[in-house]
Amino acid sequence: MELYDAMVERFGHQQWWPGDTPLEVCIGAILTQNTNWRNVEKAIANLQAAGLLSISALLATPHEQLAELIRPAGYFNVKAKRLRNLLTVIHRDYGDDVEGFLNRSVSSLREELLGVNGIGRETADSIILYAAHKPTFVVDTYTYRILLRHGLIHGEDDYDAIKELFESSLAEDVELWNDYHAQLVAVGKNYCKPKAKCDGCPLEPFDHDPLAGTQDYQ
DNA sequence: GACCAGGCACATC
DNA sequence: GATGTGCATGGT
Repeated sequence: MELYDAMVERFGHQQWWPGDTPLEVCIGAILTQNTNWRNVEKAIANLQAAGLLSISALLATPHEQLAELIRPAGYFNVKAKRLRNLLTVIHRDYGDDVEGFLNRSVSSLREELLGVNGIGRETADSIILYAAHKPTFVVDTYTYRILLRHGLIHGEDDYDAIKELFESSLAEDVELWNDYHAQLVAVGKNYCKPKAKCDGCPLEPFDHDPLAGTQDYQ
């Protein structure tokens, strides 16, 4: 996949995730579910300003107050619950020590994250790759849409199939996988909208179909 | 005003 | 197992 080289040439190395601490990455991973990152930044800034960027502080905050603070990120009631679900699991065994929670095998961490109500495959993989800095490939709607438009997958390929495609094709390299996903998001944000032409896309057209990718993967 | 944004759980057939 | 729906703000 020389896709990667074309993307790096266009966008430069991305240096993801845009979050200062592992806890912020975990919070951002939940808040950005189906949501523009700009809105997530506002919500995290609210938490920061309220002095709540620690697990025990967040857990001590009533639902209504937490929901109000993260309101800009949308879905604020469900996301307040989802944050609490994750933080409760971490706190139960590790207190405020997020890094302690993250420091284990990918399979163990992924299994526990997926057991949290409100954390699905993309959110779990984002936390593993960008907060724990461990090798797992993150797939999202941009990844799916880009690959579909370029004829590299077909409609029946689901999350795990796409994840496996990358993980089996690339050297196992946390920094590479980190930047690769970030590059795909950059392409998606700038050139791969659901119902728009892809003018200026840095990727070769392959079997380019600008109408593909309007439906989500399963 | 329509469309879109770095998903996920749950109900129903 | 496949499909549909609720959740919600804010930028373009």
